[in-house]
Amino acid sequence: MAERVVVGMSGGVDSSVAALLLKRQGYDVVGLFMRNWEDDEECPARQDFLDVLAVADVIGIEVEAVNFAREYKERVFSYFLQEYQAGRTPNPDVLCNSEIKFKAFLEHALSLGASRIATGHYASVRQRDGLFELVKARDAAKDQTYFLYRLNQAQLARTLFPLGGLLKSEVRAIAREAGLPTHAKKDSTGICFIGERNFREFLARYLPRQPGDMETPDGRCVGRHEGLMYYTIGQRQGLGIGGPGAPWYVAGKDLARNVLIVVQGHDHPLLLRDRLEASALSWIAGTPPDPMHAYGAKTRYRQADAPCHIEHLADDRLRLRFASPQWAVTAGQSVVLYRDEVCLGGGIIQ
RNA sequence: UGGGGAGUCGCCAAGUGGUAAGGCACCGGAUUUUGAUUCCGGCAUGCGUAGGUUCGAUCCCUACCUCCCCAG
Repeated sequence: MAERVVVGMSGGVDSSVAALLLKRQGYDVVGLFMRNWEDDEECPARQDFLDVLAVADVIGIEVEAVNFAREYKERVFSYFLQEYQAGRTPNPDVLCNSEIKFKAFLEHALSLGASRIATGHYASVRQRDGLFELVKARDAAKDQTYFLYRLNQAQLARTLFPLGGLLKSEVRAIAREAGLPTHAKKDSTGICFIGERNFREFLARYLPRQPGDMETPDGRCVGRHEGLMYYTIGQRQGLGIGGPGAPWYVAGKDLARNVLIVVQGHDHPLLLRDRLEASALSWIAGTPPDPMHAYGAKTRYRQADAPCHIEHLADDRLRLRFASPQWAVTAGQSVVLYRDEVCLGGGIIQ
């Protein structure tokens, strides 16, 4: 009997094609649609679910829907709010992967008799020297290993990424040729599950607004902010500071005084840092990387790997030093280490 | 009050007789499983107000209004 694989299907092209490819490879494929967010308002996920059903019909697989809203709230969203409250900029999608898609979802799949799960992520898994490695996707522009750096050996051992060797354009072509109704669907963006919506309005439902001053580093007041949590380091839009000179960027937050520190000019020195500290470390191999090696690191999604070396590594503390200064290194975001095409893991920037 | 200077898009700011540059902000779009960055596009039939000179005025003239500086 064929090996059973449960594919996480979102209703987009990528997961549609992932399911299709596995089916063609002879797996016993079951599609699983996750609902992880419940709103009092209308349900935008409805269309996505209908798309999943339509795709499953074409491919010829069964589909099931599950609701992990409680888990999402407890393990991801509470952290998300807590971080914003602390003036940091969390990346909930990183946690969503390690806690929901590759934990709650994985457990559920196993209970359905599957031995593996699969998703439409652009990433690859390979085995080397008895270890599972997370490897960048062939399509460098779509690589999503940054969001997956918190996965461990047990999770990777049970994961398939059918799209790792494909370009986005190839995925769309496959979808079109197979007649999948999602072949031309626009890529979705936004925090996974919560979706695309007015961010300030959304946050304001959970955290009180607290307006205050915007100041330059030398203490000159140049405007008002609506609440420190609505801003992130390096942010330009939404400051509303007109006048002479270059654009203004958020460079820091003074929580004690509820003041947003802003600077003028993209290359202002306060926006550049050549070292950082991270904690909440997570290593894919299960053991930390060798401090003697040189690495590449991303401090945000879709950045080029920046050459760096490990200055200090102990317990749950990592200090990195970059060969050249990095722009807008932000507390709460993840720093992810790479050795060539291999994603090693990382931690949360302090 | 007298003398001087200035009033051009929300904010800066070019233009100084030939039919309104640019930047910031803002808005829209592209990119993006973090609404950051980046990129592209839009954004003053009108230049404090009212007259006048001129084929034609933001640009010259007159008056008025407002603001700033100096004097007192």
